[in-house]
Amino acid sequence: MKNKYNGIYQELANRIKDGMYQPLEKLPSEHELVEEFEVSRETIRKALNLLAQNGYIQKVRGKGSVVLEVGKFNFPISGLVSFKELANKLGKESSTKVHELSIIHPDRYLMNQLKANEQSEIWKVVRVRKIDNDRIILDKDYFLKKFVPSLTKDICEDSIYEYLEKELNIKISFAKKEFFVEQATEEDKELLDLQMYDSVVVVKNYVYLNDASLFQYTESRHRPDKFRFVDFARRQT
Amino acid sequence: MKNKYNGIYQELANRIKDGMYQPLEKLPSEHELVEEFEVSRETIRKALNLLAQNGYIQKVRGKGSVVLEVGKFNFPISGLVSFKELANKLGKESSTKVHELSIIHPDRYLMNQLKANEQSEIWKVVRVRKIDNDRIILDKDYFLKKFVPSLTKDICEDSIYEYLEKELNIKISFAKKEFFVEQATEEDKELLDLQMYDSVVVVKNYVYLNDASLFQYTESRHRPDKFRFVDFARRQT
DNA sequence: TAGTGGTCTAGACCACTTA
DNA sequence: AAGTGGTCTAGACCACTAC
Repeated sequence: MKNKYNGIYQELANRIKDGMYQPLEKLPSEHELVEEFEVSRETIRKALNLLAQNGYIQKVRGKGSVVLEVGKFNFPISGLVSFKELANKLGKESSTKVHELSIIHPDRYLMNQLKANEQSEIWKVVRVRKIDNDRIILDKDYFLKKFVPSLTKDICEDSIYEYLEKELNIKISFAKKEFFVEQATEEDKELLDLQMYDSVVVVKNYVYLNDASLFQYTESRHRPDKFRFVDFARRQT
Repeated sequence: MKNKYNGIYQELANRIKDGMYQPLEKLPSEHELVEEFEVSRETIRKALNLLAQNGYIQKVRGKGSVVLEVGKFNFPISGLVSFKELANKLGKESSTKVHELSIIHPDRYLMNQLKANEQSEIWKVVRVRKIDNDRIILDKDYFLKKFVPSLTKDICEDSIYEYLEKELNIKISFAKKEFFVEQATEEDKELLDLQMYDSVVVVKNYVYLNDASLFQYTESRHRPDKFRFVDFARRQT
């Protein structure tokens, strides 16, 4: 752990997960934590703020930091979790089939979404995700080629994110997601096991790099009964 | 504005919204902001962190803080925005009809959701939200009565949140939301103008107070074509 | 009154980017 | 080398909660 406050955050989070600090009880006071970890109070406070942001504790002025129930706030699909991470977390049988992997030039819609121009080269990756033997999710990914020179079917079947982060050392920094429900298209019906459903949940995802440049646009189409999103929101002060 | 850093955050956010700082350009450096606002650097940094959290800027080490164009998108349904705030923001014709307002004792499902027992008294509020003359949203709210002694039809038709915050001075602090798609029930079909749709988007909302006690459980049922959720997620360091 | 968290300061050193 | 943001410190004062 590079940073002190990050290390302290991890340590305290583990203690909560391990039950050393029980839900509805209080954490040691900031002053006590200062003594235990031998750092300044602002450093402890950074760690506590991380815990609060991630739903581990609630700070109450004049009282202390109350531990929240953990399981409840450990969201299955919040933030920027990849399909692989998610499937692992849920312990589900899952697989990925690459349906298309090609380099295209953008049409007007894509130019707009990716802020590219007609000459831009773009990776198009279409993947079908199986969970428990049903084809549940249709993922269409578009990357700007200038960021990702090469891409193979094997990589796409594994985890593109792992490849980008570990091999290419591309740093993903933030994303904007948008959800809505849409009528299923012919393509959806063909590539997914939609059963009696005639609509899909569409998640549009815009992924940005560390320097704030738009890097990827993804459209993810889910069978409605298998879609679920959890959000933890803190009211602005 | 009570806090310095909050005031500075508001001021900088306004400058971005007003276009004084343009997207993809950089904010003044932290040092320059220290001089302008005559505060310490940590205070400036708190303001900048708020801007980053809310999608206004992206901080880049060694370079500066880049203004994002995403910031302008003031997400329609992110965080804890009430129906009234939302309708106002979108400038839509909207109204609320109270369908039921009563005090009940919880069944097993509600006892579980609200962590209440059989003796608890609970406000049940059922409201139908019209947008552009269609009944689009069915809201079922459950409050623990011990927190909200009195509640009238008028209040429910206006904004319950405004009443709670301004009149009762109840401080809402954080919430967990959960979304999924469900088959429409008979009640949905009766109370909403579902047209040809036979499913609804369900949003379950658990609202907590400052002291981390669960205060309200809400189930919000939307006609699928009128539902949309936007999320801004920052990757953990 | 004592203890808690919330804000704020004036420095310091570091890692990274740009020139 | 100069400028940027990232981390960290050792204090200070305040507002709120509990007793």
